Amino acid sequence: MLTLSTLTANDVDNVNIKGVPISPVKKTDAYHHGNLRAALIDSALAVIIEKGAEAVTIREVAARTGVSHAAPYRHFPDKNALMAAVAKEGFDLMVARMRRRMAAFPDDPLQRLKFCGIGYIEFALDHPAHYRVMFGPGQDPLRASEALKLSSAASFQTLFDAITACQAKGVVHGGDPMAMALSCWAMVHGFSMLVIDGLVQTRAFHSALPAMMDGLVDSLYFGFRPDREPL
Amino acid sequence: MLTLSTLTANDVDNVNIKGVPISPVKKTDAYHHGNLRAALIDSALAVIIEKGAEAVTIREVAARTGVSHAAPYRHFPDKNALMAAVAKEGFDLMVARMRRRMAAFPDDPLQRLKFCGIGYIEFALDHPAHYRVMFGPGQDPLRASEALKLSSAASFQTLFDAITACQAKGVVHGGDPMAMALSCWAMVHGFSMLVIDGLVQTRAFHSALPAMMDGLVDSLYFGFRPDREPL
DNA sequence: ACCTGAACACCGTTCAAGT
DNA sequence: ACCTGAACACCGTTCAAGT
Repeated sequence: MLTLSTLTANDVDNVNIKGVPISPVKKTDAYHHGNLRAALIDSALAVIIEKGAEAVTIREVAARTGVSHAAPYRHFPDKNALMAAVAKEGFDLMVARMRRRMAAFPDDPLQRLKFCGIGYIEFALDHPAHYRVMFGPGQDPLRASEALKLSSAASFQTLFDAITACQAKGVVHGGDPMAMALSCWAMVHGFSMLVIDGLVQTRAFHSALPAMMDGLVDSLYFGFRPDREPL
Repeated sequence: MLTLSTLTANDVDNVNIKGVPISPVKKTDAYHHGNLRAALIDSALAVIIEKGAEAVTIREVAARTGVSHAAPYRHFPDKNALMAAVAKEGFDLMVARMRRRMAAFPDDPLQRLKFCGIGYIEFALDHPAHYRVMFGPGQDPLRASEALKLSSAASFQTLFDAITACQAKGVVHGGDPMAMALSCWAMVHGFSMLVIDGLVQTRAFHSALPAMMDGLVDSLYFGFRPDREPL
């Protein structure tokens, strides 16, 4: 599985100004050459998928990566910093997913808003390990790293811009866009958490999911008032 | 602080068929007479409030309650069972809060639905310790105790009944009530989690909360479509 | 019946020591 | 520079032993 963590920071450290690698990585001894950080993030994700986010231990992550349990402390000040790195990667992947879904409707702001939400939920359900770390306990947004703050702010900005674009075209009402963004976020976040935590179950669950997501997003557009009409 | 846990199971064990206490509890030695279970739940809540749900340890809960770290295992098979007892108490308190808010509008089903949601959010924000345990990691709804399943089902039923009552009076549209209940639940759950986790912040936060809750619930009634009109 | 104290197999984190 | 191994202060859980 290729994730963002395979492509970030440490690879850049091995490239000089002219783009020529300084010390080519031997695959048999790769962790001594700078990609241990990325490997630790991938191992953490593997543990989360197998046993849940709260079961992650530095010692097991280190063992899976083939280093001693003290080695991760060369790359992360503590366990929380490792989890924050997972969360940052998650926000970047989520924004990419939302933008990809929105790109299918370059000229229809209402569809772009809808698929901003669809993309959000799809990411959460496709990457529950990332999502749990992004919004689970142990993430204190007040003292998060700047990198994490930037990535999470970008995801909110994507939603906010989709709403104001709709207002500019008059396809949604002219209320406070911040309040509307909060309603959208609460809806997709709540739904994602309920599904991930197993509180929403139906028979033929996976085949029913697209219709559930559609109904959810539409209910926010049409509302519950009785004069509802189809598009 | 008086909580439900002070009133349940073990007190009943000390009362015989005719309602006469068999062994009056000495206050100086109370834990040897049946209320250790309730005391442990209250201690767990205190730890959650002080240090967060993931910081709860059996050893600290036991120490706060004045017993050895092995004593809790007389009343709970493991740590998870203690947390499940906290969650069950939470669902009971939440249903009580929702019903109390709804009772102010005995003849207005739309207001009852609205204040079902308001009561839900109020409970979550007033009892974040309970709420985190109810919906946090480590609660596997598939293998929860029957008591916990009953209490959580009762809270969902309260919402579902509020919706069908509105449909019977024609004050909301006639869509699938289960899908509508899911939209409501996702909205209030997502909002509660975002506020509890500190992802929603404004200056003058507490004074702004009632308006935010109102806007959130109203947005689900009116929807985002541009022909919105005030009530 | 209910609780204690020691024990076991784990944690996160630190740090002197190796290469 | 980067990693190791031992050490420390913690966990959850078990169990023989006490009252």
